[in-house]
Amino acid sequence: MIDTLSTKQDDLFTQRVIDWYYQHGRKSLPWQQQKTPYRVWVSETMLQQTQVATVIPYYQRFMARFTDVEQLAQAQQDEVLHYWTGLGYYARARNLHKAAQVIVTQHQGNFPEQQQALEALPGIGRSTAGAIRSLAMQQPAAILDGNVKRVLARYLAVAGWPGQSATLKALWSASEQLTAQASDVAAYNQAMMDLGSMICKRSKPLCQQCPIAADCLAYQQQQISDYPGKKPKKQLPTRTTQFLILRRGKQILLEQRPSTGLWGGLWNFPNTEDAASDWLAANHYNSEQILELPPFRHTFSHFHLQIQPLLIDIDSDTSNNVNEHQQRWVDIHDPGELGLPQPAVKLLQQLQQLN
DNA sequence: AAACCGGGGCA
DNA sequence: TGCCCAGGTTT
Repeated sequence: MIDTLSTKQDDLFTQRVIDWYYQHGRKSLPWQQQKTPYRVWVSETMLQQTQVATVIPYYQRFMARFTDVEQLAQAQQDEVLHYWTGLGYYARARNLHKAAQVIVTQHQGNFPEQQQALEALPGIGRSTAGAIRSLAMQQPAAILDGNVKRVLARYLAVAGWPGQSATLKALWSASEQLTAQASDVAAYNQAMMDLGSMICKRSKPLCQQCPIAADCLAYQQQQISDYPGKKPKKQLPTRTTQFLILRRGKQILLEQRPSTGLWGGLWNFPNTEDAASDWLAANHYNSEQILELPPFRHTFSHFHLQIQPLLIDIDSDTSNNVNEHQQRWVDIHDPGELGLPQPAVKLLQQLQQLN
């Protein structure tokens, strides 16, 4: 009896959400055209960390260059990172590239269709696998991205921060149960994401326009801002470093970072926390002067990085020990198809102004 | 300045 | 399984 009742309510919920989607949702985004697993996968991966408006130009450039999974698999990692520069979370670009190679070599270039097989690919977890299955394979799979978490946490007044396992479990359970009642899962999942980003926004939600406000527990309790629960905050430490801008005429020196960790695989200015003169001596460079450019701060999720850029002109006939695999002299105006961290992009732009 | 985010990796 | 990690945008 209880089950029947709740199923009926769920059915009403999903239908209202779907009806709202057909009237107000977004249907003309680039990745909503020709919904292949590859196109959905790339878009979902980009959307994991970035808003729709920012993703669109990146997505279009990426898809124009890497039309299908074979082309992505064949590309150099540097070029993939280059197309990702500015989007952040570069491990995702590396995973995307790796997964493309696995799909080509182990799945004959076809996406696996099972949840488990999809989740076995690097960078694809439960929600992304659900998105690929539901949006591109017409399978009844649940998703739980940030938008869906927010809608469900409010609608059902699910207390707690979604980073906590109990909260996450409750939200997944709700998502699974509701998705099972949807008449059209692709429309329903897309609708939930749109509802979260267009109506049930993090701040100033538009409850007057919400198709499910009447049954929304947080709304009924006038406690919308309590859901979802907030992450416990802690204050960030500050670290300092110096970026050494070695300039040789119209060229500057970049070095590739280790493939894992912070800015993994990206090309950055050499940096050191110690005296610049020590670094120069150790690397057999000599310079007449070191010019301090204005320092600035770059913030990560877990610390602030205080950056002191030092402009160091190097004699063009100075011998050097550049290792082509880890260090490269590049043109200030055309660094080539490399992935660069945001602060390096910013400094490079400043240098272009100077020249 | 603070909140946010889907998945990987490791103890 | 429970934490920590990652980077740029929005508020």
